[in-house]
Amino acid sequence: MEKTYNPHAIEQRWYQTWEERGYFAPSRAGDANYCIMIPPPNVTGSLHMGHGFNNTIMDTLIRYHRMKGDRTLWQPGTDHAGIATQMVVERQLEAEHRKRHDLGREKFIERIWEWKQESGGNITRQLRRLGSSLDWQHERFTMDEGLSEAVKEVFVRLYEEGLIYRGKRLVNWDPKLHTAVSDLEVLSEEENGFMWHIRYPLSNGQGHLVVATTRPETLLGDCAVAVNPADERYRHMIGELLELPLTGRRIPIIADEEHVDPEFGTGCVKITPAHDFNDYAVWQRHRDEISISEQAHGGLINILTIDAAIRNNEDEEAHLIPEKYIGLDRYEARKRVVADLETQGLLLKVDEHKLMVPRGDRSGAVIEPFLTDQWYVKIAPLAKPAIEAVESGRIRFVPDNWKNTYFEWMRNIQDWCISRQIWWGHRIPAWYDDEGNVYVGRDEAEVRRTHQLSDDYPLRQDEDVLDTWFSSALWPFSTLGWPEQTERLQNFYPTSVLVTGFDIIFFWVARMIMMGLKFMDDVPFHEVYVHGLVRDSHGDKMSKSKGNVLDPIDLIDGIELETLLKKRTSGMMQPQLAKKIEQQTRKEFPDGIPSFGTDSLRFTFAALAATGRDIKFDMGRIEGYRNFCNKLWNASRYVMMNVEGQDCGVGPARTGHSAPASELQRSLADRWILSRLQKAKQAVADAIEGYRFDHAAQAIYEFTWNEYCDWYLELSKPVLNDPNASEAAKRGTRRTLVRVLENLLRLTHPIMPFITEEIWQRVAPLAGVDGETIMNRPFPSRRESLIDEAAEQEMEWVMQFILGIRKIKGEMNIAPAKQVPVLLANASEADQSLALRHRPFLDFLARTESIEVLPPNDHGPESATALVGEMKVLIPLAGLIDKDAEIKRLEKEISRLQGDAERTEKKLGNPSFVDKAPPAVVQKERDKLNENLKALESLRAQLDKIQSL
RNA sequence: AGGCGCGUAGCUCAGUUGGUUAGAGCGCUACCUUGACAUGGUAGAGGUCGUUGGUUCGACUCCAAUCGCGCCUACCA
Repeated sequence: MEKTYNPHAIEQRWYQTWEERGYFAPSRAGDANYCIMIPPPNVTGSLHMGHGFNNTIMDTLIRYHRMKGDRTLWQPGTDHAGIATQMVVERQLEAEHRKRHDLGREKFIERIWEWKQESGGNITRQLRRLGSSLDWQHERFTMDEGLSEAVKEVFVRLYEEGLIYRGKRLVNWDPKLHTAVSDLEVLSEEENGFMWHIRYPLSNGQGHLVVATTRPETLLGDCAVAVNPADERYRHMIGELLELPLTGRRIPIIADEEHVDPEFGTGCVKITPAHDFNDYAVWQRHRDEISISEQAHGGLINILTIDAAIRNNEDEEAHLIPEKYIGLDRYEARKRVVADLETQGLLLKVDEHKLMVPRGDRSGAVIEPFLTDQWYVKIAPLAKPAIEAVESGRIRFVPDNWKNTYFEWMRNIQDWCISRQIWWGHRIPAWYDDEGNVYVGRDEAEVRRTHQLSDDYPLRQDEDVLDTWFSSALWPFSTLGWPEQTERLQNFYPTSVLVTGFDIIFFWVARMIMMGLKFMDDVPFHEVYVHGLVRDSHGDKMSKSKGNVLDPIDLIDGIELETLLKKRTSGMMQPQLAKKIEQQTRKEFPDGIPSFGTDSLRFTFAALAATGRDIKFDMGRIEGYRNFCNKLWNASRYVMMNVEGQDCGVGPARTGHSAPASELQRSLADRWILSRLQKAKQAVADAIEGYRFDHAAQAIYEFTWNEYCDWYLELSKPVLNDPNASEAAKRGTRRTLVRVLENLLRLTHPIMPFITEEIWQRVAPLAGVDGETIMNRPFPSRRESLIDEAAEQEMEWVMQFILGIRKIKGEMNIAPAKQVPVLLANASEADQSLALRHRPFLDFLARTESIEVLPPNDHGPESATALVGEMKVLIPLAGLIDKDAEIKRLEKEISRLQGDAERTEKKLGNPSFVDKAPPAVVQKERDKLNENLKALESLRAQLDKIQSL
């Protein structure tokens, strides 16, 4: 084996082997089914830290269950990501100074497919680099044939049940992308703006009302002004008419209790029903009052084009919008409207005002409420069973509190607008004839058949496509073959767990639950593990514009500073930030990023995966875990060196041979490490089952480093190197060395697949273990027969002995290698026999020159002291040790013990503690005090002795 | 406005039904090229657990209030 762990040499090779040999496919046998659906990444996307984290967790679960013998499927696939992907290709066209309309629908879609072919493999290649053991044979894509069938099937069935309908409603309109978007795709942020106070004169010339608005240009579409019926100031005006400024129109004053807050602004609200959701609701409530005034369209006046410019109303009978504003962009129109109001003396004042501005999550454009025809899913009937599924515990959130977020949303859910005015996606399976009739069916032929329309009867398909999340919502069953009743569907639906970030609980999780219950009559998964966001080391969200994005592949492979700089500063939306990003990057990564390998990265993700918490990605951590890999690597190297070609009391694989007990002798250390291993196995399994990957990682780390390496490997040396040690003892130690390592590798494999496979291939034969790959070997389980409390206790004695001497050496500046003579005072029979039995361990790890037992009541010469239980371990001062230093050391130790003893005494002196605390707790305190007092007595005597010199 | 979460060593984080001297890694200090590993070893310094009250024999842990930070949902025109 190489001296230093080198991830690159092993990772690619093993992944290829695993995949080629078909290890990722579900096995035929298995008592239980275990299945996870990958949250499908954007087919043209690239891997980010969130994917890295998410997939590490899933792969750990999958590998763990596969090793446990479950029939395990991790379903791979990608999402067509309608708007996101279309935008990328539109940007490419833009570079050629073309628009999608220049190409036409068909050509444009072809172009997107081309782009998908070109970049589509990227994300899946990167998932492979992470070691993800996905069943690639069955990879799916949301727009592949089967999934498209599923989408149509669902649409048609929902339509037939009346759960999908078409209607003219106010939607969130993205004027840049020219499409409706759902509520979830709108992000509101507080921005600085103004509040304009505008005077609306009464038609009877008897005064005016003042309305306050943040959007004066929408005045052009006002149909009323609303006041609160309880507001004394305006009550007498209700029903009167107002002169709507700039338009020559008259609008009524209406009363609306629900919407108008008399305390806010002037207490008068202009109502613009076609451009504001609340106003639309007001309009619906007061339609009659509003249309009494003979307003065109009943007052529902759309003033904007799809680009959010002021619309031409030439097609209308009345010229509702004055000529001068027509064609102006909404913000230009705002300026003009404000200026004109000012000229006419109708603008009273302008206040600065903070307001929430809604923007499209993809385009960043300010969203307009806009009146259009759209398709909707009637959601309430679907939401009800989905709420119940979580209430009843059929679906469990981890951590539990996310269910509150889920309920909150599900109980206030609005109908889902599923049509999008874009081209990339599943075309809505609806056809129209020239009379405006709508026919819904799986395809045109079916529509003609069921509605008995002749082949030449003109029909055209709806131009719109479905929201991307519509197909994602079907993912847990569409990928398994639905609507066909396939074997995979039977085996793996419902799936076991969904692993995802909280950001898509509404977008995706809730919708999968609704669709799963509706079409499969069962939940899509039993558990939802919700993890946090991966942030940078300062806790900031990673984003291109901040220039703080880390690419998981760069952490795996490493990257030169210059390349990293180029990557972070090229193709930016705001090039002026490049300089700052360059500075930050140079400061944080002066030498670029070293290569850490996949296993280190995965272990880091696991170690940081505390539940319900975002993770700040700290380079120190990944470095530490890279070192851990190196530690494991070198420990294995040591084992190989000592075991290869030697007799380990292990027969060749499958022969079942192992040396008879008489030829095999286990040392204390052997029995101890085997016992500790059993506990580690339990801890790791419990942690993974409970989604505590941080605990799993920690248990592995501590066992490997602090027990196996720090103690056990060291303790194996005196046995293996002692020419006087029996062959049986050596055999026992070799066997333990290699067997524990082999177990440890399997224990670690779910988190770190590559390094464990690489080492296992060499170690397994020596451990007498058969198998082609570690992937399919059983996950280690606790063996009660190997738990040895006596050995653990005895080992504790040995460790205390060694630590005591090391401590004296460390604090006294005695070279660790310096061999010192040791005297034992107050040593019991047991102490003496332990010291004798484990002399080789003590000599080797504490570098003791000699160990001599003093007769009772002999306190020995002036010495430095360590306590092991009641026994005093003495290192004589003579020449070695500074008297004053030892006095100081003792005083420190005494004062610590004394403080402790006082605290305990006080506790025990408190009658209510003794009365009320459980007896076991009281006894524990008593024992502690006893021990303390004995130790104190012993140390004080020692101190007196040295002081009196 | 409502909901959720966080505040523990210089930094990143554990601390599972209240009972430890509050832990780990990184960083820091001193010493050590010992034959698995300097991506290492040994020893050590460092915390009034945001603040204030309360419950309790006992609070990092439970309750209340408060300060600071973050997120989500809905918004006042």
